[in-house]
Amino acid sequence: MSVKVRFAPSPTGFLHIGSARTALFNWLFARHEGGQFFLRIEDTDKERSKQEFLEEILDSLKWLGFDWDGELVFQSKRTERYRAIANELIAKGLAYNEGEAVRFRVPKQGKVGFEDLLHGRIEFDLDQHGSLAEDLVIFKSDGSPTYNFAVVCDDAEMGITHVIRGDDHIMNTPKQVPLYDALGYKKPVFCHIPLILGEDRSRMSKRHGATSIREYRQAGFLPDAVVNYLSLLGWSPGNNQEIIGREELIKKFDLKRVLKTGAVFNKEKLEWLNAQYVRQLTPQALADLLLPYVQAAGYSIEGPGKGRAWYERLVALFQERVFTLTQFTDLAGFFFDDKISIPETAVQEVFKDARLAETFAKYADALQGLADFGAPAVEERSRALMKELGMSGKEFIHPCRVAVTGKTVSPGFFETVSLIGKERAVERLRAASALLKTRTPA
RNA sequence: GGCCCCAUCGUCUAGUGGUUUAGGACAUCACCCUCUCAAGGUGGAGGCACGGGUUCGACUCCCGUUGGGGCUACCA
Repeated sequence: MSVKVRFAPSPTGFLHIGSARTALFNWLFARHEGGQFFLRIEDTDKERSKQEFLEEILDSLKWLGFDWDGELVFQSKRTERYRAIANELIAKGLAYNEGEAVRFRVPKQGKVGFEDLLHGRIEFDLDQHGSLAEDLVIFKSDGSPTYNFAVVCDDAEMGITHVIRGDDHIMNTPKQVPLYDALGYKKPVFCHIPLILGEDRSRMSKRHGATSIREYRQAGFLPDAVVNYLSLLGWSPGNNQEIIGREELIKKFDLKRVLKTGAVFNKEKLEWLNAQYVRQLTPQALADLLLPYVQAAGYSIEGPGKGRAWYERLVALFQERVFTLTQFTDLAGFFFDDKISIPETAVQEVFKDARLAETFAKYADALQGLADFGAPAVEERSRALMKELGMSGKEFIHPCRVAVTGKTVSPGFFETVSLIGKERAVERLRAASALLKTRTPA
């Protein structure tokens, strides 16, 4: 029998990082086994369920690349079916009405237990556990089914073979097991996976920072990196491999290797992993991914001395310097700007020598005379000038960098000058020269 | 409170009785490279929660303690 699993989100919020990990393990397991991965929308809570959340969740799942099989199953559309099943139970004397609500008779003593794929046998002593020995409400007075009832009906009727869910559901399972038996359903394999934790080791929530997939998407993370990182939370391939692509993940994923301990979410490692994926991209692909961010920042890749080829060269320069997509415009903004302003602190610290005004002017002239403005030509001419002026690389480059970029840090200086272009580089050098002259009257 | 789950460096993890002076990764520190920042290279510091067993031998098996977490709804 082929494997059938499901991911069952409630459209009451954005896709949580922990839910995404649960979805991932279900998806990886299904794909690894050549089985099916279904999506069921648990929207029985009419008050809290929102269409926008549903769309958001589906969007996030698609972005992560978790393709699902078949049609979406909406619990809100199955009320009649749940009602019919409840009536069967009533007819058999296994459930009864209590006002408008329906309760399912549960054993009041003895033990209820189940086999968990990860934890082994988990058993509950009904004498010791009050809430389990109370007849379970399966229909609420408002006419809607309860969570535990709908879940059992659906999992059974959808033919789910493996219920893979967070271990916060462990206490729900003993409520569901008697239902399977009463309904004559075959029980699925249960597998309760550990939760994703915040720094303080409590379940990851808002107060720990960004918790939704959408936030990580907006923050410039790559879906492959997020998937890779999430897969490493509570699972590992067994060797020391950390960078594992999607296909390889499917190939290597083994539910039985999932750990039982909760894992603390570590954003630094996610960032590192994201950087690895950013570097694997071709400059062209990265340039495409970055374009929306460039535009959002109000920059254009068109204009004098710019264009697509220029833009790709620029992107290549930052490919090893950005962790997330959003960092690009922060770091590379000065390449797009027509005018730059030099921070006072940089002026104070780097423009100490009054002779720099002269240096900038000479450098501007030298660059002005260049026909070829490629990085090698710029470097050759620049080094010639340094020699001429008797300046070392450091003495020359640092001040010039500030003059040309307005920053104390940048990619390699000659590449930077080359990409800023002759016109703007010369202009900025002259401006810096003028600024220095007004600052340091001889 | 009751019930349940869990326990290897700060964090993610490898480790399934001897192959371990416990390996890797992120972070951190130092050094190298170097025009800055990254990247890269080299090296360092850092862990089996504790106590009992079992065994010739325990990080690995059992029990207890401690610690952490989860659940205790006519929410999902």
